Amino acid sequence: VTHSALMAKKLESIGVDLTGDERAAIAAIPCNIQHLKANQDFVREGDRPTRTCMVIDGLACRYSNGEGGKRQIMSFHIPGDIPDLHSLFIRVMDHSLCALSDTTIASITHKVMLDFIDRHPRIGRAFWRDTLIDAAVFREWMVGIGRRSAYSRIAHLFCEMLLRMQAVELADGNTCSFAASQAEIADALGLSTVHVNRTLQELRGARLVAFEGGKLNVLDLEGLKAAGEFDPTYLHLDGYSEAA
Amino acid sequence: VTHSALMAKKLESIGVDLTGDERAAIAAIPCNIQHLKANQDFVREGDRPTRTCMVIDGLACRYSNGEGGKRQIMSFHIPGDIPDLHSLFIRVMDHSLCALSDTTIASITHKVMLDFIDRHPRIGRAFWRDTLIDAAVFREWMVGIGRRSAYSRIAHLFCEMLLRMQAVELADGNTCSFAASQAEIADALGLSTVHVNRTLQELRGARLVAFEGGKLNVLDLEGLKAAGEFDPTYLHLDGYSEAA
DNA sequence: CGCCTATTTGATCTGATTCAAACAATGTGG
DNA sequence: CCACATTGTTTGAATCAGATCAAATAGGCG
Repeated sequence: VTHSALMAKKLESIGVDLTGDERAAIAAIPCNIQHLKANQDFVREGDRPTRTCMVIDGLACRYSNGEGGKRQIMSFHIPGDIPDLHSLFIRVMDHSLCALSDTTIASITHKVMLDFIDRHPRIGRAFWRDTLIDAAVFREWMVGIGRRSAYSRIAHLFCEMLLRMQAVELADGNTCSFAASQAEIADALGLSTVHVNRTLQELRGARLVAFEGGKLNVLDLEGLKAAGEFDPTYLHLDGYSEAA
Repeated sequence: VTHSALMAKKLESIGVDLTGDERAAIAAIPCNIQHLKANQDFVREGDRPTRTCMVIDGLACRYSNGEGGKRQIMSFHIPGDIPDLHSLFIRVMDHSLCALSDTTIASITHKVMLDFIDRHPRIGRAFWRDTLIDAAVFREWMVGIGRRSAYSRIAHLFCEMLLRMQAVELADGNTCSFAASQAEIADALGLSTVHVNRTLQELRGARLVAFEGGKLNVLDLEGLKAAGEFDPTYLHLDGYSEAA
């Protein structure tokens, strides 16, 4: 998959359909490809990026370091995601971005992006929509961390990752790649590694998921959704037509 | 304060400076004023709003109801905030908005907003920036709920509310209105009412804040910031100039 | 006054953390 | 091809921050 086909697929996955012209315009965006090793930061808290990145392959995360060595992962990013799109209008990064496995990213200069948005306002709005969906995901994670049990939180995360991977056609049925370690899941859900481990065993015991070797295999999606109180509305994967 | 002056002030508070023309254009936006009683929802989960609202006076919040009667408040909204700006591009609300005290809001139709954004792309970008800052606040709350102690979380929230109120010139020194009950603070921070009450007593005991009768009075801002591990960067209140 | 809502206190319980150590898997250099 | 370092997973035991349950107190207001 080329980076432009991926971007088109991503935009379609959030309900934007593109004209042939728009597709061609996306294909013409100049970008740099970069290969990252696992655990490599590609944007750091405090940076003032001049480029914006799309994940092409692999898995990335957004995190911030609280005092006392406590890391909070705020989102996972799969191919098609543009995790620092916001840097177009928020100059200073208030968090870092890191590759969790070996990952490929494509970066586009802000100047190119801003020009592109000016010339293609419909796609500009789609990008805006994309950042708004990111925000919806943050809110959902807040609810999870604030109000759900560990069991529920992990189930919810697995549902989210599977659905997002399916939306960009990177899942194979109910199986998809999810190369996060238990420690990383713990950092994402506000739990300790030990507790994630034990809770994962419960989920396995309940025959809801298999999660091993960076592969997520959802054995019982309905059961997992129920366990995670998962309602996919917040992902806003369905189409939208602009208000008249 | 008129609604248009408030919107201008809000945009300036996030580092956008407006030309006279832009100011006039804002003043010409037609809107409806609505008075809400305490505890009145003005947008509900599942709605597909055709208008977007700005808080003029009072205090509102964004919340969602988890299973088992657990409410999670995801943000508080003070005058100048436009809590459902995202509904322009995300049709279905995945949460509700509610007035916490008697509150006045101004609403603008989506059509008017979209036309306005088309005609004033610079302000359109400022609105985009505003939604991005909201997202930054969600992320910060995630860190708080996931990784900080109750003591820290409450201190952090108080710092945030004071700084935001100061930014729109609604604070009187280190004192401002914050008409949330202890139960509402609990719902916002993922704590129980009982624990918020006890922790509040600790903060009082440490002579950091007085919080009573809907008034927040920060006695020792530096101490409170330290207690809350508060770094205001995420509010992005400083100016930004567009990338070249 | 009597009603309703918010705050406060006390006592008990528990989900999750922490500390510590074993175990498994993978990779690296000699 | 093995010794060993490294990173991730698993188990056990002790502890704690914060939840829960229950009830008292304090305001505000029609």
